[in-house]
Amino acid sequence: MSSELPDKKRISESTIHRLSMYFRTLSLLQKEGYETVSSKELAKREKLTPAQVRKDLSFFGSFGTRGLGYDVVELKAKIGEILGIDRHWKVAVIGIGNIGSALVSYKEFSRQGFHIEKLFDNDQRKIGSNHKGIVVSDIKNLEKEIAEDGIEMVIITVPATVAQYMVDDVVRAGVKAILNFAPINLKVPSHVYLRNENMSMELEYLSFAIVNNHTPKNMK
Amino acid sequence: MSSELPDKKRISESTIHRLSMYFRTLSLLQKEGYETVSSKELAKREKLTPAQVRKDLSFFGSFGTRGLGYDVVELKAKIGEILGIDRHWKVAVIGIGNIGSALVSYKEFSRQGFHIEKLFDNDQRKIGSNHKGIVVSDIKNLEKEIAEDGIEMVIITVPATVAQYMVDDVVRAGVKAILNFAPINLKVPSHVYLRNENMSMELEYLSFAIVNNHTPKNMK
DNA sequence: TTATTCATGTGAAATGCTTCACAAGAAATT
DNA sequence: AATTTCTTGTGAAGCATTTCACATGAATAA
Ligand SMILES: NC(=O)c1ccc[n+]([C@@H]2O[C@H](COP(=O)([O-])OP(=O)(O)OC[C@H]3O[C@@H](n4cnc5c(N)ncnc54)[C@H](O)[C@@H]3O)[C@@H](O)[C@H]2O)c1
Ligand SMILES: NC(=O)c1ccc[n+]([C@@H]2O[C@H](COP(=O)([O-])OP(=O)(O)OC[C@H]3O[C@@H](n4cnc5c(N)ncnc54)[C@H](O)[C@@H]3O)[C@@H](O)[C@H]2O)c1
Repeated sequence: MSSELPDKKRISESTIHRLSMYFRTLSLLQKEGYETVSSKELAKREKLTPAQVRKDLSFFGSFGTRGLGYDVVELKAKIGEILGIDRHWKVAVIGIGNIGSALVSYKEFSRQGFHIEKLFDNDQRKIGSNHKGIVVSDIKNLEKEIAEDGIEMVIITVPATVAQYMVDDVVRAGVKAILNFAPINLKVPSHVYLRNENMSMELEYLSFAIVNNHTPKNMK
Repeated sequence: MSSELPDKKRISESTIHRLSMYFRTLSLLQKEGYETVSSKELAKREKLTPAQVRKDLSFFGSFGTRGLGYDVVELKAKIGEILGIDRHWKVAVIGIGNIGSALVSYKEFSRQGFHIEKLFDNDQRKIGSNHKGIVVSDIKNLEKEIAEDGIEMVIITVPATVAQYMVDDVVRAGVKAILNFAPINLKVPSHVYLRNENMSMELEYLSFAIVNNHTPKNMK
């Protein structure tokens, strides 16, 4: 809050992903009883260079102590703040099928601040049913309920053929970010953030690697 | 096969991911009745520059016709060959819980050459049960059955606490690639390829973007 | 107190990736 | 047949990211 991020618009996607990795590893270090950790140790666990770790952090401030390293609890809190996971995010899942219901039952999300509070489907057998304490709403009320509840993030797990309609609806309802599992290129206005989760792509990467004996520098 | 890839070890991860995207879009173009496509049109659909599309393809050969573009069917076949999805991959899923069973019921994978042929779990209620025509095997037989069946890829959907044991087993059994859903840094020998699917990371990216008003060049 | 050790934070260099710009070649047009 | 139009394929330039290398400063030990 107090100290503004320097040039925060230019932070790379890779840096943000690495911050997520540091956060998870810091949680682990905390459990293991470490009080401090060096960029060297953190780098070793992530298979990165110590310079990379320090550079990533340096975009956001100076969090370490020379000669000692970083305070585990403090750095974890700081990264949580940077990532915005020190707050309560209201999330809805649209399409309570195979993947959708798997996500709903995943407890780890709420521990990271992502609280699934609304579920939607168009299947009469699913509407009204209870998943982990949440009753599935009729998709007809999508826009209205999302807006009323102040949902900020939406996870799309409907068939690709209807995904764009869902997006158009939730965008109108004021949603700020969408995580999409349908294998299709969705259109969103520039003020809405969109990420795609594509499992086929990862399998294809592995296939390519095997067939071509691929040995890249960073096999993330 | 005949024409060897030029310096194929140095192809970037991004290029390979984009090849997957081109492949999917070419399938769509084919359905829409297009016979040819230009780098300009392909780029527009992926929100890339035409130069990027041409450069990506140029690493693997010359597939286009000047003044005309690329033959949709031909280019799709060529990319399929490059990615290694023009063949039959034997895949096993380890851990038939929420995510694992969602993956098993996903038909799209087999259309891309990834055939899930073995399922494993340690839960007596699940062992012997039938998922989409496949009977769940006892995890005790993991190494033996993977080796016997010649499974080359494995998807890990067990709790993080036991994921490394599964990896060690399947590595011994000769598996070449692993797609891991457990939120943990797994160790594999250098001849085995590993990719991690991490949904929390994507939600965290969205959280960061909202909180910081992030506007990167490439929001993939 | 002073010396030594350790590890950060950061400009600068090195490396990697994307875009530019244009020659070359194929198709369509006159 | 010649000309125009179109789009590829690719060195080179431009930009972005990673790594190097070291001055700086804190902690620890003597
Ligand atoms: N299952 C997987 O492992 C997997 C993997 C990768 C991608 N995906 C993608 O995720 C999406 C969901 O996959 P799935 O396997 O869970 O499918 P699914 O058919 O099990 O689930 C889809 C759900 O969406 C609901 N739905 C359909 N039309 C709707 C509409 N108009 N409004 C509201 N709800 C509607 C259905 O009732 C169903 O509950 C698909 O786009 C799929 O391609 C799935
Ligand atoms: N469900 C999600 O949406 C989600 C999202 C992201 C990541 N993940 C990760 O995916 C993994 C699976 O998640 P899930 O929600 O499907 O959990 P789950 O508990 O539903 O499934 C885990 C399965 O693994 C089996 N298992 C446990 N120990 C085993 C062993 N030693 N050998 C063989 N099988 C064993 C269990 O019997 C169960 O069927 C976890 O690591 C989780 O963190 C899940």
